[in-house]
Amino acid sequence: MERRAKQIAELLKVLANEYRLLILCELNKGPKTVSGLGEKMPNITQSALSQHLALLKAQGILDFSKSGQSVTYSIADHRVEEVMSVLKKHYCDKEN
Amino acid sequence: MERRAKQIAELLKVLANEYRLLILCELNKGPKTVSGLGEKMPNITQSALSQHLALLKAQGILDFSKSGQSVTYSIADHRVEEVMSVLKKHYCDKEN
DNA sequence: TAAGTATATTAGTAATTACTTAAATACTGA
DNA sequence: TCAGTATTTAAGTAATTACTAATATACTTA
Repeated sequence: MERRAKQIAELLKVLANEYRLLILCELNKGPKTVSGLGEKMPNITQSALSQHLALLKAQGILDFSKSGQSVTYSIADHRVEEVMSVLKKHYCDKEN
Repeated sequence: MERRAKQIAELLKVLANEYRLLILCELNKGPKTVSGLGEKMPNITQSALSQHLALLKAQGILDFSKSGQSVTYSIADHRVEEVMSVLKKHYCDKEN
């Protein structure tokens, strides 16, 4: 960990945002278009959502494909899924 | 996860720093005094280290005890240990 | 081709972070 | 009590983040 601390901190910075966590939660269930994601997150503007997606994509965490006018995002780096799963387990289950 | 996203993002923000990750790594091996931690992290000033410790303590992640002139820190919230362990597994092991 | 829809990008700004430097507090041993 | 050591706290600042508003791009359909 020692030598990787800086790199891992970078990853965690990307995860450390309410909306980016929600995006990953949704995409964990399966790929979704930008507007599909937007429907699940009514509190964020289209522009802000797009900026969060761009960041996750730039970090290699998400992949995307275009089809017609819509863009579908999916999780590319499956390691984050397991990180999410531990977070869920400890901070979301039942009486936490 | 959805309703907890904000809270989890707060936690991840605290973890998302190179030096705080190193502190947690060291304390994972066992409690250490501030100066003991400082020896393991020669690139940070004593003041900065103390501020990182204060943040981790404020979040309930660390506990501490005073004895004489020195302060010994230890991990209080064992959930973060498992988070660290997943990070280690995926981002530190072998050919990652 | 024009108008509408989906998404991305840009520029500007307020809030937050991480640091440095300096000083404060608390303990110890001569 | 004084000097030294360990640690914390406070103030100031530069860098980073997350947003809004506006505009741009790309596609579709009438």
